[in-house]
Amino acid sequence: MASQLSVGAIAAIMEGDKRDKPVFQIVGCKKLQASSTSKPGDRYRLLLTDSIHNCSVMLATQLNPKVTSGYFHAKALIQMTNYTCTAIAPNKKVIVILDAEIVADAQSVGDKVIGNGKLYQGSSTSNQPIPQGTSRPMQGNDMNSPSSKQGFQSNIQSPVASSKGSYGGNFSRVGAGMNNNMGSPPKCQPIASLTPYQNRWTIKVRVTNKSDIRTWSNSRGEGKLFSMDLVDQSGEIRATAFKDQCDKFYDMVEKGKVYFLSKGTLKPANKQYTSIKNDYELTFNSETTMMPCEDEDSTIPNVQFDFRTISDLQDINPDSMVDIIGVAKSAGDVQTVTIRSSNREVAKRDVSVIDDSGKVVNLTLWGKEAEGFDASSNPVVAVKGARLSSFGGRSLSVLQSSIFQINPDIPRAHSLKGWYDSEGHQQEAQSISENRTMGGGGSTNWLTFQEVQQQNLGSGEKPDYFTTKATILFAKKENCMYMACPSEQCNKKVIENGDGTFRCEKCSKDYHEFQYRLLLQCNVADMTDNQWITCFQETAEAILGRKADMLGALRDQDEAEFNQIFQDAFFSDYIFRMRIKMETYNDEARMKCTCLSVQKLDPAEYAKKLINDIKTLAVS
DNA sequence: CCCCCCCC
Repeated sequence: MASQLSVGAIAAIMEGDKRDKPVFQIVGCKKLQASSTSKPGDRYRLLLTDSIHNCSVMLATQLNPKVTSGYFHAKALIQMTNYTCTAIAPNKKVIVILDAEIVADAQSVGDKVIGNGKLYQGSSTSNQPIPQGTSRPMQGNDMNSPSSKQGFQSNIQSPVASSKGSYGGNFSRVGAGMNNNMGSPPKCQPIASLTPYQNRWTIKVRVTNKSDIRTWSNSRGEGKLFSMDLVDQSGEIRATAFKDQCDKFYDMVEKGKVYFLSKGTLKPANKQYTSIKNDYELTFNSETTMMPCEDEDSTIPNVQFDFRTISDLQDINPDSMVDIIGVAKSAGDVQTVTIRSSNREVAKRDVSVIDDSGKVVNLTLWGKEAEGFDASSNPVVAVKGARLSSFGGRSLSVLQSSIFQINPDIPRAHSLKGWYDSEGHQQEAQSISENRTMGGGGSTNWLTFQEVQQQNLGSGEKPDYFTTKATILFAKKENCMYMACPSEQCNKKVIENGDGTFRCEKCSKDYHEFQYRLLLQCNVADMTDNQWITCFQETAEAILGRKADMLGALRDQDEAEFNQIFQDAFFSDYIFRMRIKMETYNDEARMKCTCLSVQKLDPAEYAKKLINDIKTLAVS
């Protein structure tokens, strides 16, 4: 078996000799950089031996599953079917494995490391000192570091790398290509090899996503930016161009095109905002150059997905970014929602997506993507960088930064479509996004008022939502309605001009009529506590059992009857959907609890829910 | 240097 080894190939490759599909033995594996808690950023290095030399090589991220699955295992023989060897600094080269397979497992080589290879530290003929600013050589003992999460054990003593060794021998100058005027094609290195510790580099990348220009203004200043996702065979990276660079590069950057990109600032990526698999992000600076690649290089891949199954989503932390693919089983109508913070209106559509894990998840589309989406042909939808939320259990939202594709031409899409057409469509599938039955609206998060307090709901940046069963104790008659603008959707309070007309400041208009709107303060109680809540028009009408205009007329004409309506409303049970948020009025902070929907208690339905709760308790 | 991504 050992005869399969490509003896001497490590030195040969590092010295510029292209070897076809060389076979090495895996000595160990190391997971790089425990910088992030999020799963996607992992990157691995393998320590390989050809029995003469050992060498640490990087793995392209698409091969991560071959590490985590245990397919790449210590002592096994690995054949590199596709790889690059690139100079990343004058005296340093790195091999990146783009594809490889195991040709003999550990057992078949006696579970022993073959030979007694020494760490490859560069050409023996070269004896140059380590240049300044070069990152340190990869050392064999990295492979055996206790931080390795893979549990690979090497039974050879790793050579103790001496910093006096010499590195590399046969290198080309990298990064100069963009700036010389000789017209020679730039020498490129893989995205995967970029680090903050070198600044002269060129990468050849495809732009797979490009944002609009966005402006910002905050306490740290203001400006504008656009960002883009870049990929090559070795991996991917997110890049952002601010201000001057934003203006300089925005127009030339085209989604789908290939570019030579040289120089820029690398900084640690904030995984919270991206599913791009790189520990770093690239910021353009004044030295950055970008040149379209004339020939459309088909060896540079397009969007790289790392799909999770819908079933997987149940075990992934909410608020993380995920790639997902599935069949659009059905879609709701387009809705228009008003963004509370900005009062903007935006279109929204919920899509039920299923995959062959047998689970369904709700995926929310926004804006144009919502308006234009048609689920009638059950298209495959793929999203890179969707946000997972805990709403209704688990649900997904497509962000501006996401890549949303309908019927992408990738193998997984075709197999899913085939699965759906042949069997998936008739499958009784279970949704991981809660069904909206009990309670009338997203009835997740059933809480008592005491629990709401104990959990400090409402004290965060964003409002919290909960559902509760409670009883109306009291509703204030005083100020329970106001004269509102008669125009559709305005609802703003009008001022009587005194001449029989009514002024709406929001519309800047005078009207001959107004409409009554309800704004009802209710005190409601469950078995743990009571709470003042605000009910607007529809919910107040439901509680009082009368329409607002009718109540307005009654108040003016028949006060006794008006009072009776309130009396009748007390001590009724409802299921309330609430929004709670700390708000400040005249420097006074108080918890504001708004009723979003209300449904008269159906005792039989509620009893079913309670029985279900008891069953759940009994199991856990 | 952004990082908002909405609704419930």
